[in-house]
Amino acid sequence: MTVTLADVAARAGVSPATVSRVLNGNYPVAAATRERVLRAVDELDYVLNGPASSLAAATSDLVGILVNDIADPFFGIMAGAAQSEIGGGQDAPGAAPGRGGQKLAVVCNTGGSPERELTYLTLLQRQRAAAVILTGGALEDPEHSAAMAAKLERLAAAGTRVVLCGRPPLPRGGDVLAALAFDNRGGGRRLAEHLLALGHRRIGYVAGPVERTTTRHRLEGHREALRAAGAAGGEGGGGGADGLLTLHGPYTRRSGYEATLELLRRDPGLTAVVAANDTVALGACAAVREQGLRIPQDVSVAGFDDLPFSVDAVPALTTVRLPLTEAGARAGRLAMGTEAPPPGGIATIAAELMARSSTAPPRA
Amino acid sequence: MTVTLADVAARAGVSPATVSRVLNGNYPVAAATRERVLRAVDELDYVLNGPASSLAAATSDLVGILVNDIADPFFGIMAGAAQSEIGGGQDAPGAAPGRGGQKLAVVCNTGGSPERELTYLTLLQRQRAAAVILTGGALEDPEHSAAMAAKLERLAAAGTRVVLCGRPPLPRGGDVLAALAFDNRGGGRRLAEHLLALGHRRIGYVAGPVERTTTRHRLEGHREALRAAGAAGGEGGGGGADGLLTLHGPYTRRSGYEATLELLRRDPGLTAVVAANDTVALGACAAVREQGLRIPQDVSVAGFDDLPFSVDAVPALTTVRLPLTEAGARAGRLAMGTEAPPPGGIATIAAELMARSSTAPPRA
DNA sequence: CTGTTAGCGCTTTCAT
DNA sequence: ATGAAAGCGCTAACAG
Repeated sequence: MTVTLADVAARAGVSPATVSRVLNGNYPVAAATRERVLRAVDELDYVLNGPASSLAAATSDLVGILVNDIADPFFGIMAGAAQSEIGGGQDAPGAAPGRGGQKLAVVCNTGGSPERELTYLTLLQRQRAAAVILTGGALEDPEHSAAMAAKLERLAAAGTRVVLCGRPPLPRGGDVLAALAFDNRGGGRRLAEHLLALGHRRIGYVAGPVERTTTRHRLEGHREALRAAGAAGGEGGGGGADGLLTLHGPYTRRSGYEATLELLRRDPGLTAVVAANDTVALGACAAVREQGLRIPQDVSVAGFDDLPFSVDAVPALTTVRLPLTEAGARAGRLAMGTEAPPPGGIATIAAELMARSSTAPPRA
Repeated sequence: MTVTLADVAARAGVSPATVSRVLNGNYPVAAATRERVLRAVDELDYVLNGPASSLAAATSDLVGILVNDIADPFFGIMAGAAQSEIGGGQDAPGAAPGRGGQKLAVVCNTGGSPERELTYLTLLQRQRAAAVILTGGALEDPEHSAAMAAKLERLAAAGTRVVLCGRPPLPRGGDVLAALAFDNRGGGRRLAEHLLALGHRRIGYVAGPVERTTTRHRLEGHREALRAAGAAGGEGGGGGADGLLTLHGPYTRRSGYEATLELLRRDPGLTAVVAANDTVALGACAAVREQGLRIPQDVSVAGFDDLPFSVDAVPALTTVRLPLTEAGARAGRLAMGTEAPPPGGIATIAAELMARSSTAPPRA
């Protein structure tokens, strides 16, 4: 029913092996023969059987990119950048029709679910993926971390390149090729310092989901700065009143909105609100405004990530810029083996404060 | 080196066939035996060989979701929704470890490149994908359309379910299971009518990339309304002065910014700017403001899609809401075969005008 | 440069 | 309910 390699071989009057060779372009074949084979392929509308091919070769050209939330540009930008390095797109001229020498990147949306993360890893393992890129913050559950480390270990052992992008190295390693970690802590610190320098002392914090590395690191940086300045909120999650200034929630606009309303209710004297990321910050802005307060005159608001829309917010959002495109591209290159891993396998990527107009000195 | 089915069988003291059966859970197996097999699988850390399995079974549980731009939430939202319907995530309790009965959704980023679109389709075809979902506007190049239709035809013939989501039916059909098309034309028309009703007569239009169905349909709706009202810009792209009020560009913030600047330069009397989508609209807003003009008092601005951030823009963006989540979910169900295709295979999805504060009557 | 020959690891009748 | 055996379509030595 479906056309196979053998059919093409018959039609071209050569052996299956030869057809395979021209398709893979990794072996010398006479120009005339190749010509004939290619024509036969065309005439028969032949399509390589991926599973058969991968089975025989014991490899595949699939690269998986795991993201926590595909609807969030934070991940989309990294994934897109990685993918450009992996599946260039237009086959190089003269490339064999079988493969372009390139790999095929597919993105897998875990939705933040640990089960799904593992499920996708298993799928990729089954497919003998050439590489796997894990993006964004990791869950801090010890059990899950262990499962992940074990899985990655096995993946790596099977020859799959594993790279982390915007995610800190695993506690137990897991045999990862490279980890490109964002300096979330430093970014959080610098942002808080910026606010402190402006004169803020009562700063609300709408954190991300608990048990996420990203959440924790940003918050730690924030508290470090506050503590150093002796401002409210620096004492950590203990039992102090400080906990009242920090609320956790998902990385959504809505979370920012609701948490900010609550923060303002708890402490009407708040002069600034820092959000887990830009999306959350947008919600925070909406809440602040809805309370009849002006930004930044009455309340300063800041985000994190510097997503494209942040500069267009009104007022333009103060935030911390993460070089998502660069990081994604680099992860892609690492996955392709076209870039050497950083020394020690770990690179920290700087986070830059973008002071814009949503933050200003507090009202006197 | 790597653990195979046979190893598991040996360890469990059964035949490979039996192991396969418990893994696939599609065949009666004694509870005790299954138990033993499962334990062996666990102890050996066995992972099914995907290629081998797909080869033997001549099917795979892969579902591909093609998107034009993964960094754009427009696609992310649809893809995410589709994927939830496809790869539920947590396996149903009691499900066999081999497969959850569920399929695995992977998203493929074409970046708007026709070659890549075809490349991914070929990949999916090779993998014997269970289904393919194509999202967003299609390229209108006749040659590419033909190639696509042919490819989809073949995919469908091979048993792959093909569904279009937010994309109009192909000119030549291509044997698609179902097409969920957004009413872009109607949305464009209603948006223009809204502006006309407010009293606007000179309306600039920052369109999307040429040769995209989405671009064309939205623009056609817009012009229909203008023509009916005898306003400038309704005459179509001909040679008239109207063309001056329409500029094409990519779906980016920057395009909106630059095109709006140009539009304002060409016709300082413009009282409204309609953008191809919300992202472009954000850029347009920035440009308007930079010219020292107020929104909406001096110039009204409108977008399209109603992405989550639009309601938080300042002023809140008037736009046309597309039910991306619902459409994506429905596409996912169609791909899974858990929902019946619409009559005729085509469903038009309504686009709703969201009149907010970025549009108002023009200054007198 | 090209053909021959074995499998790759799994699924699936067909028996039992 | 389980086992035996015959491939699925391709690649990779190994000859020639």
